[in-house]
Amino acid sequence: MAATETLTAERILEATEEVLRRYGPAKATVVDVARVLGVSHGSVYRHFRTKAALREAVTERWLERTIVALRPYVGAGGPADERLTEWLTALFALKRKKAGGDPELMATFQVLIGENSAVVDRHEEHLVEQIAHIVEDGHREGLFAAPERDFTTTARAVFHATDRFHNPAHAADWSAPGVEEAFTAVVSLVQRALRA
Amino acid sequence: MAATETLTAERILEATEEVLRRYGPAKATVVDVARVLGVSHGSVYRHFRTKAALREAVTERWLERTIVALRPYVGAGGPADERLTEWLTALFALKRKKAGGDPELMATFQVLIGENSAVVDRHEEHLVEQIAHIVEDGHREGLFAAPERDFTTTARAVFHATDRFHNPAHAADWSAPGVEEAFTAVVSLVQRALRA
DNA sequence: GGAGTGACAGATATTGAAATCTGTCATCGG
DNA sequence: CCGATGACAGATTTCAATATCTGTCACTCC
Repeated sequence: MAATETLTAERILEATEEVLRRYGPAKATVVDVARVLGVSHGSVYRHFRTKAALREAVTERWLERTIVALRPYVGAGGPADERLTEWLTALFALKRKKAGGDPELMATFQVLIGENSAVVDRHEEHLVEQIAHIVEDGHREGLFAAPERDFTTTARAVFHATDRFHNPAHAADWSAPGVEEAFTAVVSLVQRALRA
Repeated sequence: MAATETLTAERILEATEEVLRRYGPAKATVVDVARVLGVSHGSVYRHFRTKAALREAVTERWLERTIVALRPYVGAGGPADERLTEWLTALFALKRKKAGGDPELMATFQVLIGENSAVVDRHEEHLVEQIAHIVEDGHREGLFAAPERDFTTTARAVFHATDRFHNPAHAADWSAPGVEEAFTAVVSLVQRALRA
């Protein structure tokens, strides 16, 4: 049996995700994680100093997946304005799918997010940088006007303006009728604001 | 003593606010409200069918105050683009002041908001109508371009784009360094989007 | 007659004792 | 040696008994 594999941080993170998925954020314990792995909970503490650190690492992994999923839209071909709309639409679709497909998992995720604001801040900076990259491309292509201050500030404004459509805090609104239209209207507003 | 005043819905609402302020949303009971008024809790039920209805009425009253406070910025003189910035700034300032001045009261308010989404939806429609009014003025004045669909849709997009700066769900972010700049950047984005 | 009452049943919240969990560390065994 | 263990102290959570609250209604008293 492969159960005698060495205990790695990676395997612990996978088990932790599994436990969080199964029991939710309130009931998931380090002892549960150890049980899933067939080791004592002391072993888990050899890789993660605290339960909080373990949860933080899971959160980071989780958020990283979004970054990776969106990366293609940054570097893809085609005009930057279209790429921006695609990027924003992809982000919304991703979040919406997660929220709609498994509301409990989304709730779990939201709790983790609330616990790890520093990680979330760094994650948001990554996303802002992706937007900034597209906006800068758009400026070079002559599609977007020069930013009022700098690309990152403009990108952050775009990120904030679309907050309602990617921030998990608003997940409950994403199944309301008319969200599609509301999203399109905001994206359209953003496009008009950037247009040269 | 004036304590023998007749029991009105108004007096009950005031007492309820007082109780919510003092005990918070989890511990505030109808019995507490009755005690403050010096009546039996049965009397309170004569004016409000349920505890939920009582809380809903408080929420409505609370939200109504924002509508009233912002009304001046809608009808004021001056160019519509400036009025829009002033309206958005006033809304942000109002919410921020409440959140910063008494975080516990804000938390209480947030719980009530969560319980009464229908009331909140109606409230948001009122705010959107105020924005729509200003945007329509701006179009008449030649400052804003014709809306892509209609004034209400554009207004709603403006409301959603600035969500992060008025939605109590984000209250925690309003004391972070750089919020002012972030707010200004989003308002500036919105202005650029509307400009003729 | 109609605003106000208070006893009541069922639902919800509080409390404190018992169970479980977190994080440490001396010790084990390969 | 060095990763893994499990007993342990203190912190946190669970659970069930107890208390309080919600909503109703027959009644009172002005």
